[in-house]
Amino acid sequence: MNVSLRALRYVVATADFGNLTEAAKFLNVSQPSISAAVAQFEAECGVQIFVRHHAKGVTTTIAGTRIINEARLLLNHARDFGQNARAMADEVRGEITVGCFWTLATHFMPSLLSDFAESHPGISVSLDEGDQAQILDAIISGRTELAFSYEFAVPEEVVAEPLAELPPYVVLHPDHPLAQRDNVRLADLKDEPFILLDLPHSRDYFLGLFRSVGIEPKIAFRSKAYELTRGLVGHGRGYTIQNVMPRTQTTHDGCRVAAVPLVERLEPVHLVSLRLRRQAPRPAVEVFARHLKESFSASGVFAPGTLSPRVTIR
Amino acid sequence: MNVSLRALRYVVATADFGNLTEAAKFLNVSQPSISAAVAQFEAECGVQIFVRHHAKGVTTTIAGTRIINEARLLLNHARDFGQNARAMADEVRGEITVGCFWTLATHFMPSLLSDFAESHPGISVSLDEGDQAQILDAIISGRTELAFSYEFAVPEEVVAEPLAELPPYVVLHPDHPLAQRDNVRLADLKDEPFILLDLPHSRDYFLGLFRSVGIEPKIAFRSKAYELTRGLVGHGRGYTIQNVMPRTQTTHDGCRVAAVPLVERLEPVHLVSLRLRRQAPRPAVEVFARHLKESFSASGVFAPGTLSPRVTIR
DNA sequence: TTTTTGGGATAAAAAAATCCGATGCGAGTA
DNA sequence: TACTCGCATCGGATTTTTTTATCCCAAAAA
Repeated sequence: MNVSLRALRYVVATADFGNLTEAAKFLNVSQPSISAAVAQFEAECGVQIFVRHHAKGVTTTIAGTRIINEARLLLNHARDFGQNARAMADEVRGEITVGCFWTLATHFMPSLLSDFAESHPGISVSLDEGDQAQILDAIISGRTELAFSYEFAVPEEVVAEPLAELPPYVVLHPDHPLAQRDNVRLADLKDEPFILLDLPHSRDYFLGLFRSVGIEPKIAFRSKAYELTRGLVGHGRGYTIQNVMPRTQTTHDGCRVAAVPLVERLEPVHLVSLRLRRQAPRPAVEVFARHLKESFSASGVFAPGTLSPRVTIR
Repeated sequence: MNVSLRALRYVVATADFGNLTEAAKFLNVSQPSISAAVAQFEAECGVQIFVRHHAKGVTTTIAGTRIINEARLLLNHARDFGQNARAMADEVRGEITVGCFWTLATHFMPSLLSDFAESHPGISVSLDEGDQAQILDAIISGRTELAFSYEFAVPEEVVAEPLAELPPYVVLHPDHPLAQRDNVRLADLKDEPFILLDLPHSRDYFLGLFRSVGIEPKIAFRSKAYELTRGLVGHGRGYTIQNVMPRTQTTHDGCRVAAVPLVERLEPVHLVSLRLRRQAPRPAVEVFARHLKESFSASGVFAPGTLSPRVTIR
């Protein structure tokens, strides 16, 4: 049987008014429409719903009463469904701006944003890259509602939700003897020239690693540009340490580098999502936050383990 | 928003197959039908349900997945509703309400209902006792689908199917001289005090009996309560006339009465089943109607002859 | 590259479902 | 007897849905 909600609406209205003509008036259709729909419905389900009284409207039969009560439930269900679906539109539609740490952006955002755009076509995301200070400032001022960054210098009014932990790797010229090994220890690098990514927090982090094993690195270069440090390594000017590893060994200027794990269990960096503590996120923001979290969960594109260097040239 | 179950079915099938073309094949419609329905549904609820992949079918968006799950529930609800409505048509299980005249109920219904409950455990019967006007009103309005009553004042739109004919009996105090006789004639009662059951139609019937033999009864009491008239007889306040005879000589307050046949062949009352002319009865109702008819047939519990008084005290 | 192919979108015509106004009809009502 | 109320029915208009044929684009294949 092919239930039609239209017919059901007509039948229920008729029962409510006890009279096709009034039901028709109420529903803004003609009386014959109701008559036909009711008759067809009765024929389809094989049960007489109404007793017709000449010049005195209709009354429902016993079976009719039961059917009508159930029909009411179904119509309510349908109404709720419609409202729900509609409400969902508001939730999954909107524009959001998310802050993102420079180096993380290039590595994670392409697939992150691409997947999100596909599963949430109603939400447009614009990215606001910057350093930690800019990111936090944007969060606090409300310019961005969510950010993806490191757990550095997070003030009290911002909450950091952990997403992933990235241990440090040594990045070497592929021809360097140590690049052939399965792993190295920091002590092995003691006399090698170190190329430092000299950004506010990264500086402290990297030097802290050496300090934790009692070694003083020989800093040969300092640079504020992530990709530049790799370029210097590619040209054999020394080694560097990185936590976020590009999925390629080729540097921007065409040289190659190799990444080797460290033997020591050194402090990893923490990737987090940031948002203002005292602010209920808009639904669209909430949705993106969930997407972020899922991407770094066991079933996501950036599941733990997939973040290590894929290939180490030997 | 005007949800259409048709569109919902298309959308859900599409999600199931991940591919409009197969969904169309499955639903025996053309692929453009699905395409159009899906597009319209998305437009109506303002949410994109599917992501179209070129040459690789479609996948559901996050919002789409949620909507589709709810749509499944709604479709199931609709299916159940349809099956239910349909089942009601050819159902020998169900609930029926039968109307019944007050005095007939106490006399016939106990065994009638008891037998029926035994032979048709799937059908639950609820009784709606009342006077003739109430019974007919319930039938006409559809509140009851069948009634058991007298053939009084039956309007054109109601059909009365004869079940039994009950001749009148004289009910006397057991010590009354006439109570010893095998039968009496109305003329014998001319000067006795008559106790009249004063209900709308019974009044006319009883007085009509006297009129038909040219006698004017001496009305000593009038009462609307059947059992009260017997009580008065039991207390020696006069005689009354009854067609439906309890299977006991003891009245509610402990006195005894005797019933004696009448010599004259007077108009009997007609027990009938009543139902609306222009209504196809549900199977369950049909079954009860048949049970009623059989109970009053030659092989039934209330076969003709068994309705006479069993014992007359002499 | 170029070609093929799979599968959704679109357009126009056809079919079906609905709708409406007019009208019929039966039973109450004046 | 005439009139009104209210459901049923009919023919034609209108709107929805379906279909057929075709287009179009990206992925796969050559």
